[in-house]
Amino acid sequence: MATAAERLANLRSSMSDERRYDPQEIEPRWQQVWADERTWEVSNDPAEAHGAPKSYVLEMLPYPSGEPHIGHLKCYAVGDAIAHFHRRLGHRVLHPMGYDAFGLPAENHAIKTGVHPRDSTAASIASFQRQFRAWGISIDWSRELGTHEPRYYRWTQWIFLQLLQAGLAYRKEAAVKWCPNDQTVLANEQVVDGHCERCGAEVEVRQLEQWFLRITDYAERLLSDLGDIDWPEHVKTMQRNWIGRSEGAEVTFRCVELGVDYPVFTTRPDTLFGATFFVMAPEHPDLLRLAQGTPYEQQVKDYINHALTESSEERGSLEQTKTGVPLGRTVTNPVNGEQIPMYVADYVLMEYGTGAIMAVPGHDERDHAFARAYELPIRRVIEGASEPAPPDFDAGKHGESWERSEQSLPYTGDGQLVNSHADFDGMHNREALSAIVQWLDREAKGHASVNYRLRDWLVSRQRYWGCPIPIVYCGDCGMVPVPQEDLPVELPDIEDYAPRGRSPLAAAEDWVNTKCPACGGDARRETDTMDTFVDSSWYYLRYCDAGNDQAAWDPTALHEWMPVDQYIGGVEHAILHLMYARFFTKALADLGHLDFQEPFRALFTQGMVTKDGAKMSKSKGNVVSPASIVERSGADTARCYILFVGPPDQDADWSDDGVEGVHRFLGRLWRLAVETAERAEVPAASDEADLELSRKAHWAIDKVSTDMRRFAFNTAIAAVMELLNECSRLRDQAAVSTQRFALSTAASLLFPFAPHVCADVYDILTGERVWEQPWPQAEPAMLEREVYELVCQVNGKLRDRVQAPADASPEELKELCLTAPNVQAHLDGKEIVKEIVVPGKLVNLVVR
RNA sequence: GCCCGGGUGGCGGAAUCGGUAUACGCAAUCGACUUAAAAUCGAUGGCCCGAGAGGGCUUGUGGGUUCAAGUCCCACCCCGGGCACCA
Repeated sequence: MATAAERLANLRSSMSDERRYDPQEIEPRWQQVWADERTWEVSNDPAEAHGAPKSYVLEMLPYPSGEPHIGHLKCYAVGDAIAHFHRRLGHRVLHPMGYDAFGLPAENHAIKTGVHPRDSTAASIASFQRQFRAWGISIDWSRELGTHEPRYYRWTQWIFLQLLQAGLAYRKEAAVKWCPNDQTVLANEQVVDGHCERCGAEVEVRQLEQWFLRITDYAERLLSDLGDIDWPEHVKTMQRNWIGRSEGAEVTFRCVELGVDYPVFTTRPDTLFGATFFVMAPEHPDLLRLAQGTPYEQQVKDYINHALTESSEERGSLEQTKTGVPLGRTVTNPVNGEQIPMYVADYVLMEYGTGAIMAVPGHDERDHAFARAYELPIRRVIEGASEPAPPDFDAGKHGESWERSEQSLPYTGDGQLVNSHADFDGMHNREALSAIVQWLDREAKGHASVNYRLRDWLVSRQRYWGCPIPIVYCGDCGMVPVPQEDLPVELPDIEDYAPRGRSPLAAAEDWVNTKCPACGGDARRETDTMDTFVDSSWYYLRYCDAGNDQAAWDPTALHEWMPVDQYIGGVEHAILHLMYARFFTKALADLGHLDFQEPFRALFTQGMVTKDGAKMSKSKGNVVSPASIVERSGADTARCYILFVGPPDQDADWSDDGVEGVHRFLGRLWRLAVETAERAEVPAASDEADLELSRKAHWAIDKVSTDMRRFAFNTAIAAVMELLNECSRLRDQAAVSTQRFALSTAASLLFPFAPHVCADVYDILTGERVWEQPWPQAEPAMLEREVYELVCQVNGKLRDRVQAPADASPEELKELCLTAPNVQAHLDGKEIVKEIVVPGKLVNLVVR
C-alpha cells in the first residue's frame, strides 16, 4: 500500500486540474487492507483483551434467498455503525455473520425451478458474501456459519436431544393444515384465506403425530424477565400480549348423570351465579360419550365433523353467527346447585383453558350472542353504577329501572352483585371475585388459577430442506434418541424432494432404514425435519465458539461474550424468533449449559424501507437493488443515505435524489481534504474564524457522540454536514492546521457510517488509520462561549435578540433585554407585571 | 373491538428537560465559471401584508393548563402496525 504522500503525488500528476471523488477506486482499496490484515477478527482469549470491556454487536442473520435487498443494507449499516463506535470507544467487539439457510422458501423455489435447494442456497450465500464485502461491513469472518452445514446442525440436534431428555420435547397428535393436492402439510404462513399458497386448493385439517417443544413451561419467566431487558416497549408489549397471561379461577361443574367433573377456567368467577349454560369445544374428547343415548346424538356427531373440517379462518370469523348443538345433558353449577344445559359450540377453543366454559350471557358478549340465538336464559348478576342507558330507553315510561332491563345486557363492566346469594349481593364485583374463589376453595369446588394464551411450539415439518430430527423408531424399543456420538444425522442428498404425502425423506429408503441404537435390530428414522426457527434460536451462542467440533460451545467462550449487548433486526421478528431464542436460552440455562437468562440485553428494531410509500416488491416493480446503488454511487453513499434519510427505527422512503445529495456531501469532504492536504501551513487570517472552526469541530464531536448512543444516526450525519459546511465557509480564514483538524475530525466522526472514504480522508490528512484511533473527545472549554444570543420576548413573543455575556446575572440579562431596540418599541409605556429570566436562553417580559 | 406507533414547509426530516418552530438534506429560483451543458462554487427561501423597518399567522382538529406548548392534560379526526370468539 502506497503512503499517503505517494498517493497525493499520484493524484497531482494524474488529475492535474480536477480531483474526482471515485468510490470505485477508494472502496476496494480499503476493503483489501481490512481483508488482508483480518482487521475485524477478535480472539476468545481474555489475555488479548488487555482489560478492554467486551461488546457483542449482532444483527439478525439473513435468510439467504436470492440477492440481499435494501432492508439488509439498512440492518447491517445500523449494526456496523454501532460495532465501529464501540471499537473506537475501546471495546473488544464481536461482530460475526452467518446464514439461516434451511427453510421453506428455498425449498419451494427449488420445486419451482428444479434447482436443488443446496445449490440455490449456496449461490445465494455467495451473493450475500460478495455484497457484505462490497458494503465494507466489519465482520469477523473467522466465525462465519450456515445453519444448513452438518457441523452446525449436529449441535442443533444435540440441543433437541437435551430438550427431549429434560421432557421439554414431546410427541403428540395434533391438527395440522393439509393440502390435498400437494399432499403435504403446510406451515400456517403457507395458508392464505384457507387455501394453499402454491396450488390454490382448499386446505384441510388432519390429525398427525407432531413434535412439540414445551415453551409453555416458561410462560411466566418469559413474561416476568421482560422487565430486565432493554428492548423497545412495543416489542415487549407484543410479547406480553402473545403470552397472554390471565388470572382467574378453575371451577368444577359436575355432570351428575355420568358422574364426571368438568373443570372450566374463568376470569370472572364473580359472575358464577349468572352461568345459565355450559359449552364444550368441538374437539373435546368426551362429547360422543356425553351425547350417547340422547336424542341429540346424531346432531352432535354431524356438528363435530363439520366443525373440525372448517378452516380456522372460517371458524374465527367474528361476523359469523354463533352455532352449536345441545348435548342433552346438564351440569351442576357449584355455587347454587342449578342444573344447566350442556352444549357443543365452535366458539369454544380446545387449546385454551380446559376446552369447556361456563356461559354467562348477562356479562359476556359471546355467551350473550349464543344465548340469543338459542333462546337461553340471560340473567343479570352485576349492576353498574354508571351503565349507559340503552339507545331506545324512554325515561318517562320506565323511570329509573332501566338498569334492570335485559335490553342493556350484556354488561361487561364493574359494579355491584345482584341476584347471586345473600352473602355476596351488594358487594363490589372485584371484592366478590376473591370472596367467591375463597368459598370455592373451602368447598373444594374450585381454586384460583392462571392461564396463558401461549401454546407449545410445534417444531416438526414434513419437508426436506431442514434439520433432521435425531430420532429412530424401533419395533422393539419404540422411540430411541440417536446417541450423541452418532450425530449429526445428515440430511441425505436426494433428488426428489417434492413433498408427497409424508415427508420427502420417507422416500429415501436407504436413509430411513437403519439399525436401532439400543438393540441393533431393524428400525426407521424420523422423517420430519425441524422448523427453521429452531436453527436460529441458538446461532448467537455458536458464534462465540464457531470452530468447536467437540461441543456446541466451550462454556468459557460463552462466558466471555454472552449475552449479546446490542441486537439489531426487523420488528417482524418481535414475537416468534425473539420468543423462541429467549426460551432456548432459559431452557439451556436450566440444563446447566448457560449461566445467563436472557440472550439479548438490548434490542433495536429498524424500520422498513419503502419506495413511493409502498413496500418494495417484485410484482410492483419498485425494488431498489443495493448492488446497483453501490455500483453507481459507492457503498459509503448507500450506507450513509439509508441512515441519513430518517430515524432508523422508523420506515423510510427511498429517494434517488436524496442519494445524490449524500454522494455530493461525501465528494465535498474528500475533495476539500485533498486540497487541504496539499496546502502549505498558513497561519489564520482571522483568529476569530479560526476559533470558530475549532469550536464547530468540538461541537460536532459532542453532538455525534450523544447521537450515536441514542441511535440518532440521521442527526449525527447532519452534524458532520454542518461541520463540513463550516470548513468550506472558513477555508481561507482559518489556519491550515485548524482546517486539517476540522476535516480529520469530520472523517473520524463519519467513519462508522462511511468507513472507506473516511479511512481515505483521514489517511490523506494525517497518514494514520482512523479505525485505530480512539473516538474523539470534545474539550469542555471549547463547548462554552463567552457570549451568546439572548432571546428577548415580550408577552411570550420573540421581539429581539442581543449578545449577552455567558456569566451575566439574571439582573444584567433583564437590563440587556430592556435596552434591546425592538423590545423598547413593544414596551412603550406599558407596565411590566412579570419578568421571567432563563439564563443561557431568554428573558420574557409580561406587560399589561 | 383491544394494544402500540405516527400526523411539522413543495418533499424526507430536526427541535434530547415546557423556552428562538422548520437544523441537515432534496427539489426550486437567482448568480459565478463555461462557446454551451454537466460538474462545481456562491446566494435566496414557511405562509400572508409591507418598498423597507416591521407586523400578523403557522406543527391533523377543537378545547384546557402555563409568563411560555410541536412538546403537558381532555375530546375528536386521519394514516400505519400488531392481536383478535383466549372465556
